[in-house]
Amino acid sequence: MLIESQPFLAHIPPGLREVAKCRNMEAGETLFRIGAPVRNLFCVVSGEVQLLRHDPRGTRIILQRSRGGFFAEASAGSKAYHCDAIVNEASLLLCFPLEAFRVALEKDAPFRSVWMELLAKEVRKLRAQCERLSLHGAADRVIHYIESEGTGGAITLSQSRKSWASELGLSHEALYRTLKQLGAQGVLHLDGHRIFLAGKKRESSNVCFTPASCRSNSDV
Amino acid sequence: MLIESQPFLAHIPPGLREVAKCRNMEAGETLFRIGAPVRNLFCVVSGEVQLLRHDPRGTRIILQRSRGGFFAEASAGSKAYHCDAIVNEASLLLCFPLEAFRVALEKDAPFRSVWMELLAKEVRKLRAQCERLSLHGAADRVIHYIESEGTGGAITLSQSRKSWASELGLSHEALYRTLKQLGAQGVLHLDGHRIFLAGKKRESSNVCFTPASCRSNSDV
DNA sequence: CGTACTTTTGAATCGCATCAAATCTGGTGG
DNA sequence: CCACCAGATTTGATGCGATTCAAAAGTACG
Repeated sequence: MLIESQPFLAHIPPGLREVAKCRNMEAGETLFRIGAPVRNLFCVVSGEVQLLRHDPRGTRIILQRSRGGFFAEASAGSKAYHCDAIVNEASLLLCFPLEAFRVALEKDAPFRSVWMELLAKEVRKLRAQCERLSLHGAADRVIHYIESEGTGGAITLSQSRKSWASELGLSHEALYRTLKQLGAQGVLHLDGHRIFLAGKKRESSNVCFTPASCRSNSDV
Repeated sequence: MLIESQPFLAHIPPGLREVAKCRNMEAGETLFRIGAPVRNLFCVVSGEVQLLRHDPRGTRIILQRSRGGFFAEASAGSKAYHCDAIVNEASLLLCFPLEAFRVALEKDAPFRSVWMELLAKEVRKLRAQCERLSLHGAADRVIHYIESEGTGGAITLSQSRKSWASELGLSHEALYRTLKQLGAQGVLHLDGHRIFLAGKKRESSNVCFTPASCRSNSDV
């Protein structure tokens, strides 16, 4: 069950799995605080954890909201945490002792390569999300999302539209209106949780359309 | 000179360094196209490279703008590229043969650990940037930036304000006005490229202020 | 000295957030 | 099975804030 939600967990070697702990936490609980020594790597199985700091006026500066997957991976290299971790809603967490995790990465080459792959994928995904959030139009963000997260111009949403809106950095009202409008314009077709970009059949269809500057550089 | 711009490069083992190639490319040139086999890992030393796809109407979907550092790391795991790479302004690139890079990661433990650290740091940074871009107010983004990228509520900008604005997902006019306003309100102090958040002296000053729920969970 | 770029300020416009409220949905318990 | 509730979905009206267009002043560099 855990493994379904996080395919990566299937690759965790037995030695590490044995020392991993499961923790149920309630909303509002603190996982760690700034300055605390780093002794574990955490993975959110369900629920939400927030990494945050506080600005001078007490406002929360959210560094990361994690709803599934590892968080604060970068802390693995530091002695102490540079932010607080607060459980935002009742959550199930996996805790891996840092040293055991390090050893597993060191000794177990396949595990290591899966981990590096995971990090690299995460980087790719986050970069695309940053570019998307830099777009000012709601429609632009929706189309960007389908193009970058979907396949061949289509996507199946695995979440409610409301939380999709939040991921897009939009109010849910704005998203509903934008989808309706794009549907009416024929730019995209809505079919429940499945969304198609109109006029897009195959991923590679317009590779050849691209402008000039297509010298013999395509492969280096 | 290269190493100054990318401290990571200092850790590249000799064997890999020898097979790395340097490439100067002009604006508009194509580095690779969708579907091309992945044979190199690239690092931008100067200039800008964009990873992009095209939506049905020919609009560019920018997946990543890279101005320094590695890009398309995630492609290292795939056979073929899933996007185009276009040089957006005259750039200097480093090209590492993929196989040699893999071997270096496999054989050279210190190099490997530096590389994983680099990926993890990148993830942290990108997650913070996503949270920042999700904020709707210009002032919120500025403060978030100083809190997350700076140290103890202060930061020294290493770029023009105009490009900072772009990183914040704002028009430069909006940034100028916001800075002026925050300065007038006394929220922050401007001193050339150095910016201070008012009333913030030490990083850890308000760790103890935080609410309840601070049970003995701080360390797990 | 001139050119290119950044910085700065102004004015007008537009899109999205926000507030409000109605409908629809799935799930719970009587 | 139905009443009921929490949450998601949908539509409307309003206001604010950021974008945009425009233009001037400052700055770095050859």
